[in-house]
Amino acid sequence: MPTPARTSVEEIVSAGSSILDDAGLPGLTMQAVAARVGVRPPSLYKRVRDRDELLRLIAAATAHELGARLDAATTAADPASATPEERLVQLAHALRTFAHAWPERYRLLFTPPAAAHRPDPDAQAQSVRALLDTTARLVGPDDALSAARTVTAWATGFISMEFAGAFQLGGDVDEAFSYGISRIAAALAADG
Amino acid sequence: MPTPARTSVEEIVSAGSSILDDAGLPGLTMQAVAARVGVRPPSLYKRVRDRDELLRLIAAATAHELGARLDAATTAADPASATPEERLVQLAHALRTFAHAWPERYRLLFTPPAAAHRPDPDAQAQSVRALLDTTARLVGPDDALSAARTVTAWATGFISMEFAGAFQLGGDVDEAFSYGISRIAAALAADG
DNA sequence: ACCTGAACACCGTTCAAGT
DNA sequence: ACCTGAACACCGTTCAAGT
Repeated sequence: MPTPARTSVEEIVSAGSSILDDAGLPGLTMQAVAARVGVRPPSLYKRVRDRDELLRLIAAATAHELGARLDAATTAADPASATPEERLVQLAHALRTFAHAWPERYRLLFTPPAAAHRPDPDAQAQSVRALLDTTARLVGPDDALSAARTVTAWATGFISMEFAGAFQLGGDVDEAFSYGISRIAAALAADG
Repeated sequence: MPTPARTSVEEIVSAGSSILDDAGLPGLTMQAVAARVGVRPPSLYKRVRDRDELLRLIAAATAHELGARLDAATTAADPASATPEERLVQLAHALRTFAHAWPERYRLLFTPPAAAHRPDPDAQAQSVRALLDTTARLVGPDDALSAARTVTAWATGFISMEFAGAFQLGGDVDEAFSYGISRIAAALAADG
């Protein structure tokens, strides 16, 4: 006689994401997730293989969510008049805004604690599609990938330095970010 | 009647670094460290407050070691004839070489799992002094800090993308790194 | 003064037993 | 079919007792 399901993978991933936001990675325990969805810890193992898979699912969901926000950032407000260079700047700021709003989810996606926590390539690709579209218009299809990689490397490096507290020597961090992305966008545009 | 000390902070940090290299952060347990130095786990707490402090001490030692290597990279091989721009490229490659040789220690230093694991500013500064010297010659003292931050952001972002397996879409990664640092160095030089 | 066994409060995970 | 209590093998950390 089957007992009815009392939770789902979606609910578990959602609960895990919230706990990650609130308590960080050390606070994201299977027991905390189980308590949140109203079930005993062993029951979670009917839906996810282990904690690592849960982290991967949260990272994939984060990639999906971030992709949607980056899409919105490029299509919002006067899409026709924005140059590819302007869009690139908008994307970088949208990425940083996302990182500041959900730092723990962002870190899980861009600096996963171990290789086992990386989401599958499809989910990863979702989050950079808008960026690739923009760099393709800026430098052409052949250099679009390396241009996107340069921008991503700089932006994620900058944000991880922020999170690591590396900017204690002073200076306006917002201004430094705007300065940096403008320089890089201009350098890429000059080449395209 | 005092019993003789059977270990030291230095030995504990050294053992912890080796274990980190071999087994990663999850393998760096107080029990593993205790076994390595030939003592029972509770004895470690006479030398370090807790595991977080041990991580901080390992990060500080890593910063010191990296600083020495970056110094060596700039002073080696024809120091008189190297331009600041060339030195900047050498520094970036030396950083990446270090990261590839000791990925776990590098990650602990540049993408610490939590704020509590960040070493003190003095240790941090040690690792970027050679870079600041070089950017000061390249763009002048006023812009040296923001130039150094731009380079560090790009380089650490690039390397963390490597470690996260973000370069699966193909292309020569070594070439991409060389291309990127050359472009950035040239862009900074054009401004100085 | 340092070291240790024992203990405590946690973890992730498995599994037989319930419904 | 799903859920659960009990259990196991780990953790970090504390502390009283030894020398």
